[in-house]
Amino acid sequence: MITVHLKKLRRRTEISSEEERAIRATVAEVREVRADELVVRSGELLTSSIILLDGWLARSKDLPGGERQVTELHVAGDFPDLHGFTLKRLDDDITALSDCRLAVVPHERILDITMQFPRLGRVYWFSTNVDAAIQRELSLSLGQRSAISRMAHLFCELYVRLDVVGRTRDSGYQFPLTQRELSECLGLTVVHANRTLQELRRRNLVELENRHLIIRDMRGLEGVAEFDPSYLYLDKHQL
Amino acid sequence: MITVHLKKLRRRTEISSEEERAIRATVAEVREVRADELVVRSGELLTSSIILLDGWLARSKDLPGGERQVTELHVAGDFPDLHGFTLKRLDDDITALSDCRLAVVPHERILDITMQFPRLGRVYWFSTNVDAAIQRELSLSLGQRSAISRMAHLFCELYVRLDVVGRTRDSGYQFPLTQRELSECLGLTVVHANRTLQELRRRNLVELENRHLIIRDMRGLEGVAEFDPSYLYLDKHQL
DNA sequence: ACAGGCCTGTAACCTAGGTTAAGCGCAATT
DNA sequence: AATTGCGCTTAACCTAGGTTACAGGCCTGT
Repeated sequence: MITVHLKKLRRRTEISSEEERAIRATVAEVREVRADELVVRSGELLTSSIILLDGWLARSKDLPGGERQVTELHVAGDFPDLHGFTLKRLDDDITALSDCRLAVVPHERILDITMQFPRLGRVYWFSTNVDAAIQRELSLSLGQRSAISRMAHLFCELYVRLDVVGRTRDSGYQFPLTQRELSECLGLTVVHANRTLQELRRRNLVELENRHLIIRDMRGLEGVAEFDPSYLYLDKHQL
Repeated sequence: MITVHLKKLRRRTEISSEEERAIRATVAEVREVRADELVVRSGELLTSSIILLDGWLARSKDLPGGERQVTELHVAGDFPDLHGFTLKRLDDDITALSDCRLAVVPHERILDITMQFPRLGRVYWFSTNVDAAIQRELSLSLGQRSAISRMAHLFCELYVRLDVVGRTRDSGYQFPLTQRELSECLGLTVVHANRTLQELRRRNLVELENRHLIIRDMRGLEGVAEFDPSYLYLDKHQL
């Protein structure tokens, strides 16, 4: 049930069966939230974090004027507010983009597990560092890539990340975001996000219909994106 | 000599004198590098990380076409490639923006210290998480703020971060970046960075001359930036 | 003393992406 | 069956920021 999370961890490092048991035991309960629900409000004190089992979450920051920037998308297997374990409160909001199932992990259990298995402490530290790397790549996108390259890059990244946890099918995946939400990931207006998506369709690179994305031409899309997945740290790590 | 680093840590959490001794003992040597030197190349395997004692470093990512985005600026006290301890290689380059003094900390000593003092492991985990928060705020800037607001925000952030380590003077600080480097932080062209800087000067918010920045009107600058320092996690943390 | 490079500053012009507005389809509600 | 609302799409128009080019000042090396 938390298997998808272990799958993600094991892509990057060994997890012994003893460690696996300990990780499974950190889950206190499983919660469900509905699309558009605010799951964690920035600033509030946290005493637990969540592992995303199913569905999509977005982390985002807002400006006083209401402009929103999504700082990271999260898919099954992710630990979206693990940084809350050390930070105690988040600087970004977490919102459900679809109906979701969440495993709730109290912070004291994270503390316990990292004391008992210091290596798991490093594994989770590593995990927040990979999230930071994803966010750096986003800064590169927002600062330097064109709209079309940014969107292509996002689609490529999500393909790889979903593939790690076995949630792709036929060069495609469920993509529950509205175009408004997509535009908030890319630092674009909805109108221009739409134009950009049309252009990717016109070039026969992707299809997006009924919340399902199909990548028609992976090579072509990666080319437009100048996509290089090394920032995702997919190789095996000694931790 | 590594005191500036302890000063930064102590702003956010208690460090006992025993912990302090252990931290000091992690430094293997002190290196100097010259302005413009590439200090860490992305992708290369790391066996040590560095604490910045003096000077400024930039982390940046380049696109194949040569466009560069600075992902974070680092000042005295920072541990710019601490994420390399778990990631083993960086996804961003580290370049010296000025002459710098660096304390070299071998990874095995970080491993030792975190095994002996698990709390210090969490302190350093926290530290990389604050860096990630700084990078999220950058994404918000790049995605949603105007050029002038972005630049004002950067100047505010650096003021606060330098103030933590006692490197401000009279509402100002040494600012060694050229306008090109500044533009690479902000996702702007040099020409527009110059225009934007002129506008901040014209509004009597800042002066920048001879690599020295003076904030003429802190309130005004924070207003333009919509600056809220909570993402810097400056309060005391139990870790 | 001079040449060559960088850095700062400006000006003229251009374009990627923003703004505003409107229409269409479809699902949920009444 | 009509209504409301949301998401998608397109069009016309606008502007923040990009591009190109050039000039002056200051270092550094010869």
